[in-house]
Amino acid sequence: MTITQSMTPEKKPSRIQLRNRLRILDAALDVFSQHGFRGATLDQISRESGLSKPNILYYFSAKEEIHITLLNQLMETWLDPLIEMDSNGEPLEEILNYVQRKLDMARELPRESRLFANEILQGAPRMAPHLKRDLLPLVDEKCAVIQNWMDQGKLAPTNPRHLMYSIWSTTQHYADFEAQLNIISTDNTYAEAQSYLRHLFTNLLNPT
Amino acid sequence: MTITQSMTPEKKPSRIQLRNRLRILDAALDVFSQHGFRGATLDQISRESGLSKPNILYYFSAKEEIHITLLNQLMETWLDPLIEMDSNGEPLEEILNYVQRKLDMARELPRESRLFANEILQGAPRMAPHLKRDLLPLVDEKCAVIQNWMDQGKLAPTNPRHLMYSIWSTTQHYADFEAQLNIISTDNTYAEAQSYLRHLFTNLLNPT
DNA sequence: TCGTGTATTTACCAAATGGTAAAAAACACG
DNA sequence: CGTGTTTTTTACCATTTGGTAAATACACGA
Repeated sequence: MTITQSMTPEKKPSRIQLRNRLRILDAALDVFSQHGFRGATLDQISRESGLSKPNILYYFSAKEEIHITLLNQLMETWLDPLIEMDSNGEPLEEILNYVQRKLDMARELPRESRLFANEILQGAPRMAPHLKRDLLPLVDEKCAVIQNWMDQGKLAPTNPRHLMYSIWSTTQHYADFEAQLNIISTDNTYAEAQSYLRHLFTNLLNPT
Repeated sequence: MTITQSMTPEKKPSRIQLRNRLRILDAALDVFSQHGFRGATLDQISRESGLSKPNILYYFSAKEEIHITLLNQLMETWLDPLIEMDSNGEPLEEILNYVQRKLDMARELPRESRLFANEILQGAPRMAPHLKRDLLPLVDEKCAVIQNWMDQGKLAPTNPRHLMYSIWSTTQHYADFEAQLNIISTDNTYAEAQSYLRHLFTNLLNPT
């Protein structure tokens, strides 16, 4: 695609540009994931990134552009674990691995999980088109795969869509409601979560 | 406690006061549940309630007081379904009824569910003390009950705390992530959810 | 070392925000 | 009806907010 390059002759970003954009996005992820789009302020992002407000607007044309950039990045990360689910794999194992990957993401990327939760809570004003275009067909596809496995007796029959909802909710809960868990939890939460969820979904899906 | 009354000689609120406070709280629930505390504005609440901004501040001394009032009201509603769980009841049925009540709440009070989710997402700055004082001991108590049931062989053994987390997350998900479900869901979501969750937790907890 | 494009700061701005004071209007009630 | 109280409006205010323009400092290749 040399055409694209010649049509938009933007030079490759300098080292400084790359570093500062990363700083800004990192600080913005903190702020947006905690307060949502409207509750977040450029001043907060400015403080946390160490860059002055006009300097931030030198790298991103508006507050919303930072948010959109974060959401775009998020979409890829978000769909990845589901994409990896292999229709040729061993059914139960594939599902349990998916649960594991989602739980790992909750632990390793809690800010991203909360950014997503905030966006959906607000009615997905910026995310809805993405979800319709990317998530919906993916879910349709993978639910069909799961349905197939069930029809073949390789998994106990249940509603594939709601199975997916329950995987999403139980795993993301550990990131999104962390503040609550910190109050009422006593154990090594993620280690226990791992074996509990394994147990939960094995019981549901094991045939025989 | 006539002392209290004589010490704070506030008269009983008039009809107008009652009606307007309700209007404000209803509008505020809309706005806070969608945008969180910081993302919500008095002007929005003003528009939605039909009362002018200074008029709102005649009934509530500050934006934060409206929010706090909502959260206080919420706490009672929120704990109720768990309180109702009866240690003398039939174990599996008690749990399934709890799931049912939580799911009913998600369907009937989605704004309240999202208000709660927003507060926790933001780190529970206003709710944390309430949770520690009211939720924590209640959870401890009910988890002990469940543990007892398991020890007696009336329920299959599993981690009671994480069982509770999974009940919370799966049920609240239908309210909090409604925007997402509207995009990818096809069925009569709540009817399917009901039977799916029943199935999920029965499989997990049924002894034998 | 110099010049040129890149990066950052300084100094702003208009609009929105939470909130106040006081006057005006509506109301309750003897 | 009149009078004291409650409710609502009008007119503000200081601060914060997202954003801009222009001047300045910096990096870096020739």
